[in-house]
Formats: sequence, C-alpha cells, structure tokens
Amino acid sequence: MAAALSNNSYAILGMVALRPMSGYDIKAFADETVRHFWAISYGQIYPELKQLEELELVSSEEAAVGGRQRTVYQATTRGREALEAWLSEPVESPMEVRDEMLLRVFFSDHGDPKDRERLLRATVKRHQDAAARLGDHRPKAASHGPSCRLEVLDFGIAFHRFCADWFSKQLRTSEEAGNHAG
Amino acid sequence: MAAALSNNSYAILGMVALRPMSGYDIKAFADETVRHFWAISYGQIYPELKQLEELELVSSEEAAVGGRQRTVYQATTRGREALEAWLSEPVESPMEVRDEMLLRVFFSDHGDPKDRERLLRATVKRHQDAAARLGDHRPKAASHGPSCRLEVLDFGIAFHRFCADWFSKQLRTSEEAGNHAG
DNA sequence: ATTATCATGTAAATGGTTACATGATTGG
DNA sequence: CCAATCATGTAACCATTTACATGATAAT
Repeated sequence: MAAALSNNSYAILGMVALRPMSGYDIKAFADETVRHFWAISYGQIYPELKQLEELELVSSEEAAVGGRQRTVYQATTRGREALEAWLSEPVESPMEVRDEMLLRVFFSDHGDPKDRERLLRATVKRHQDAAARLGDHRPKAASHGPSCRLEVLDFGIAFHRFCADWFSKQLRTSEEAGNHAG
Repeated sequence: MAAALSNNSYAILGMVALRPMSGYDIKAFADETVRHFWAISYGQIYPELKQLEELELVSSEEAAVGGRQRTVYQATTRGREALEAWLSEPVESPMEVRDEMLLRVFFSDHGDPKDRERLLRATVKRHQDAAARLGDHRPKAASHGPSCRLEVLDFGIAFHRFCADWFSKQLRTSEEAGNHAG
C-alpha cells in the first residue's frame, strides 16, 4: 500500500487538473497563485509527480521541444475523482502562520522605541508590497471570468491590505505617543 | 564558534526576559500568546534553553517543589542586550502562511458546489472560533495595561475576524448564485 | 485509586528548502 | 558570446512535530 496522499499531492494534482503542465510549469504557476498560502518547491514537485503517476492519478507525455527535455502531466479520470473526494473531506489542519515581524513586535518594548517604529513601518511596507504583487497577477487571473482562483487571489490582496492598514494605525498611535513624550 | 541564534532562540530568550520561566512555563505561555503566528514545541524549547545558557544569555536556577523537578530560567544582562540588538536588526523572512482551507477553496470548482459551501462554512467557523479563543485571553493580557503583547493579541483577533467576515461574504454570494441556478 | 497536571527530556519521523548538477534554447 | 530562461532532478540540510519515556503532585 502506497503512502496516503498529502495535501501537497492534491495541490499538484489540482494544478495538472486545470491544464496539462510540466514540473517547471507547476512551480511557475504555483509561485504566482498559491505561493501566498501554500509554497511548493521543486524538491516536492518532481518526486510527487512520479508518485501520482504510479498511482495512475496523472499521466505523462513526452513533449520535448528540440533537444530540450519536457514532460507534461495531466490528471486522469481517477485523478479527478480523487481530487473531488479530497474536496468533500473535512479539513484537518488549521491555518498556520509564521511571522518574524509579529514575533519582534511582540517583544518590541524590550528595545528602542525608534526600532519599534522602524519595524512597524517595515511591516506596513511589506504588506503593501505583497498586496501590490498579488494585484499584478489580477488582470491575468480575471481574464477568464470569475473563478476560485480569482476569489483566492482577491482574498490575498484584501488580507495584505488589512494587515497594512492595521499596522499603519498602530504606527500612527505609536508616533503620537512618542511626540507627546518627546 | 556556536551556531548563530535563530528567531526561535530569540522567541525563547524574549519569554524569559519577561519573567523567570521554566521550559514548561514557556510552552504554556507561548501557546496562549504567540501560538497564532509562532508555534513552539518542547523539542525546540529544552535544547534551546541549554544553548542559551551556554552562551550565557540566560541563567538557570533549580526551583524544585517537593520532589517535583523544576528549572527556572531568566535572561541575563547579556541576554537582554542580545534581544535589543535583534530588535534593531532588519527582518529577514517574510510572513509565511500555510492554509489547507485556502488550498481547497482554490481548487473547489473541481468538486461539488455543496462541498464548496460546506468548506466555506467551515472556514468561517474556524476563524470565528480562533478569534473567540484569542478573545478569551484578552482580559488577562489587558490586565497589565497596554503592551506589545496586547497589541499583537488584538491583531490576531482582528485578523481572524477579518477572515471570518471575508469568507462569510463569499459564502453568501455562493448561496445566492446557487439559488438562482437551482 | 485514578485522572489531570506539572515537569523535563529526546529519538525518530516529517515536511520542506537550498544548493547543486546538468544541459538545451532564446534573446540581446 | 553571454545571460536569462527553460527544464529535470536529487542529496543534504534544516526546522519542526510527534511520540514516547519518566516521574512527581494535586484534585476528585
């Protein structure tokens, strides 16, 4: 019995269910779509594609262009069924966040108030930049009309804007307090 | 030369800079404060405390109660300096999110629309619950007046409320579309 | 008595990234 | 010609969790 499929397996299976893709394509597509809540690296993609093929959930086709190697994968009927089954199962793991900035903010009264403000400013900027980067992909994602992909992208944009606004407000409060004190 | 300190080292150092704590205390405190953006397990805490002690950034004291073992750690002056230095350094790693729900939402048009709605409902509930759980800790966190700890807690609450509201809106849109179609 | 909690610790497993190797093609 | 990009792949590494071992004390 092969190892049970992980969420990563389904992430990759889902990609090749959208349209035929090579490992390289999957990485590029993932980086501009799911990266902000589900990062994937080559070290996961290529071995996973092989496993999915063994399980006959995807099929592969050689599609070399000249001497440049290229293997394109697509989901099989069984693969689509497995994907559908996964979508009907209850979600197991909660959202996990790891944020160095929040960790520093948490301890920031142990340091210089100037550093704290610098930190908040950097946090605001990071979230603004993240929102902007996601926004760049929006026209492309929207070109096919409404979809789950667009929905999730819009969530990402709204999410980072929310964070930027929230820390922006904290920064203003912090600066005002500093002005009164200084 | 010892390995450079990781963010995890600073997380633990920061805890024992707040007040003397045992490894067990650190775990409990972390679980009700930083857990929502920086999870820590015993497998990290105990070895890290030893490393920090070797570097003389924390000191330990035996504080057994009866036959029950207990080692309490606190930050040394050098430890506090190291913490301050860390807080003045630029942040390296970006916020990382891993969310199985979003991954499923992303692919949810491959499945049954009913499953999609169930998924959205579960997502809303999870975020509501997360906000409520964090809210439970608020009175305790607020009892010492405003602080970075309270600030970060409030961010967590606001963040999960934002997510709950956002997906709640998506769910309504989804349900309306379903009613028109059916 | 028994269960929950306090308390420390580690080995093994898991999950994921990084860095590298290899080589073709395209665009400047 | 050189850099960027396309393309595949893996070994080593890193971070983190899980599961377990051990044993005391407090609460029911």
